[in-house]
Amino acid sequence: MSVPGDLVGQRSETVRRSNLSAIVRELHVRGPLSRSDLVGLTGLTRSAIRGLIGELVAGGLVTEVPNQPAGTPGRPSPIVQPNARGAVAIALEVNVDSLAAALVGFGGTVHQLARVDRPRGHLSVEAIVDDLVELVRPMLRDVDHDALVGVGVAVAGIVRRSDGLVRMAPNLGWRDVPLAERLREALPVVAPVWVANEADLGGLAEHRRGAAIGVDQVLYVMGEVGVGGNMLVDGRPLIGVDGYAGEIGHMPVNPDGQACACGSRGCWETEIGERALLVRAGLAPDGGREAIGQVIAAANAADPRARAAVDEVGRWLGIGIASLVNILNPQLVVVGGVLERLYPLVSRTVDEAVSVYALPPAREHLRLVPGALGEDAPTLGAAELAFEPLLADAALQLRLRSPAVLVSA
Amino acid sequence: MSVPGDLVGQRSETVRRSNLSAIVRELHVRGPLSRSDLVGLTGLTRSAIRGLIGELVAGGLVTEVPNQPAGTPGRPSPIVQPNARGAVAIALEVNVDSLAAALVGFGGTVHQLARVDRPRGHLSVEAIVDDLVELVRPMLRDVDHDALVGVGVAVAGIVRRSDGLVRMAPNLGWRDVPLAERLREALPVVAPVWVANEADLGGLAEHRRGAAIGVDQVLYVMGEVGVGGNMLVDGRPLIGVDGYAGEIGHMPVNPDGQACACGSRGCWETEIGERALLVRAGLAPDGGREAIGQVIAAANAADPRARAAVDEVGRWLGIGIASLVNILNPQLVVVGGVLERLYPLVSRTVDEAVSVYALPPAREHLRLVPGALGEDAPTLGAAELAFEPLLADAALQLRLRSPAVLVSA
DNA sequence: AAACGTTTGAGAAAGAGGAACACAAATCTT
DNA sequence: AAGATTTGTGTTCCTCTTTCTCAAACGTTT
Repeated sequence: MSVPGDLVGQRSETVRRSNLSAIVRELHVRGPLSRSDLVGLTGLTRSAIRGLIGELVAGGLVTEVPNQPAGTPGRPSPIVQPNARGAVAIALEVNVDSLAAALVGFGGTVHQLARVDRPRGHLSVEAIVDDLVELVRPMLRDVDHDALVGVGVAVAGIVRRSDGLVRMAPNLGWRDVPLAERLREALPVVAPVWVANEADLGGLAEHRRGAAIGVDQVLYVMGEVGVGGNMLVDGRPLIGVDGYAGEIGHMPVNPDGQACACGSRGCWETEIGERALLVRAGLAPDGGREAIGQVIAAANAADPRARAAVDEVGRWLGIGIASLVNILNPQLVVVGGVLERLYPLVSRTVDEAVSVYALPPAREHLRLVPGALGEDAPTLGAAELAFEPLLADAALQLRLRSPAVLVSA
Repeated sequence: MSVPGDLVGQRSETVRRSNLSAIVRELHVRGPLSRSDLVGLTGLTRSAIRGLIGELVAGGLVTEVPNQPAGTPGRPSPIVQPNARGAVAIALEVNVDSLAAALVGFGGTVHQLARVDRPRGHLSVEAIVDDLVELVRPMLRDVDHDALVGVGVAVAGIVRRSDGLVRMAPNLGWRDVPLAERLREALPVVAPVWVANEADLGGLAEHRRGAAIGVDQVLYVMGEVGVGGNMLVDGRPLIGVDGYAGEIGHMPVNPDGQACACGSRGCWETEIGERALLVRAGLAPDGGREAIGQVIAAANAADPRARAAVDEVGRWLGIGIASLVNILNPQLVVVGGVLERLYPLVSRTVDEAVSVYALPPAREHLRLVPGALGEDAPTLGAAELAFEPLLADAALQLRLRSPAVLVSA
């Protein structure tokens, strides 16, 4: 039901906003489209599309360029291009092993992207915020500050969406860190800061730009040191009341299993997390990226211990996915993070476990694929998060540039 | 992203439809409201509301009655009442132990409801369809057929939403039964037939009329012979690609556990289903309602074996709920079905297990409550399912009654 | 009891937005 | 070169909501 204050009535103004936003969303997600494509996608008339595009051109969000003759009869329809400088988002990522920053333009253009390793362990929030600011600073030189729509941040932890408070991040050693606030203070820009879990954003990125384009019921499973995930329901992320949804790494799959960093035991993470793989392979649990590479290489070389470790992870991966498939009935499962690299080795084992533990109807048309974006998925998702308000109401961004309205407001 | 053919553009016509539907939905869900309440809820003006209400009155969906003076200054705003005969839905339920039928009016009025026991075991579809038709037939005498919006059916099985095909119903002995089609042929009415899983509909009913009114992120867990559930995301049911979502009874919580009717092993259902409780209490697994009553009575009388059985079910109930809470981050968990009766006995045990296995942030503001609708929840939800097209587009129903449009069409 | 402020309904006019239509432009086909 | 096809342009029309004014119905105050 409707939240108080969430008015449901529609009027002319909301119609225009909604249509404007629909066009902006299509252009951001699908890339350049002809006006005539937009007529087809929206169901609006040529006249209406013309007016709306005109507004977007005036606002600097899109550019119209003549189209090449298509070889078919009829007058060519001009191409409407998202202007990658017309709106830009800053994307940040706080991972266990690295920090990343990116500048992403409207339409998905990655203007800049930088990643630096960071020592695994418990750094102070201040240190990390400083490092992020230094990563971003050089990128800001060629940004029109009026075009900055916001800052998105991906964190390896449990984040309260409403205010960007990091509630728990065992692998960073954080508890109740007001990351959004700290970044808002420290960044040399004036823009809203949105923080979310890295797996939630990885899933969003794979949906928009990666392995799940065009699929609207997607389960994203991301395994790194921690295991997280995200479900896209009708194309919208399932975030729960506070934004804590998708903590699939902590579903108890083995109630008498090993202790987990979260304080519980038998969590899925203790079976398929990076540490579990390394321990099973006989290595130190904190070997990180390099050690994982060794295990994968050894398994490829048919080393029995590595092979067994990988298979066991694959089996538990399948069991957990089966559980989620029964609960959520997705059309597609995307496996990301470190598991993305591991996946080709274990796809058969995973399939077997899924076919044992998932209900036949739910796995009938199910597809499982590795992610397509690699380690940058959460960062790209952070940019998408920052773009979301623009896509939901493009008029807000246009107003910023319209002096007439600024004066009257 | 948008499905092909799912046009996103808004125009005057869609605005009116949307506003009309918003009013219809508020009235159906909240009950009688004054015009002035509707102004507040929708954000539309008095004039707009007047016009829309006028259309609904002309269509027979609502009635306006004078309001009593409220004790506050100002002219009293007339009350707009949903007309319980202006639109009616037929609700059916196929349960393991019983069949039910109901006639429900717009606004939620239950005009009639009948339930008959049925022998547990594998009856033919034909027999069940015949029984349902005989249950419904006397109810149809006082129904205006133009007011019939549809037929909703709750089934203890996995149902493909698009065409109402019952894919699997182990406890009924059904596989790939085209129930919607059969009912459409057999029922003496012309109306769309919608079939869904009983737990999905139980959750919908608890949200509209029961223990979850006003809460938009709800996990509903229903335990009978089978265990099912449903998540409401932003007030909308999570059904998955095909409608198979919510099969939480078949999440593997104990991968080396007992064999399940679904063909897998260690499913949650094997730990908290009706049979599990009875076997643990030392009774025959198929004792049904009566045997469950015995166990509950014995546990209340401090019988050690019954007490232990109940506690063990409670513990596993908590473990499974914790898993789902970590995955879905609901605001409220509603426990229904047989577990609704059991819940008062085990609430403490459940809470303990949840606090061990659920992440602290996710259980921080979590509430767990038993359902409020008893065994009729799925039937009432079936009615809500049948009303859904009306709530999504009220104009469709109004057209049916408008001769002018019928002629021109 | 009458006057006044408040809230709401009624009706007409205005405003906003997209649809419909006619025409022109650009392309391919014959 | 003429015709068919597709699309942009510009004007008019239609639908729907808002705005504005006035009246009705209520409580409160004097």
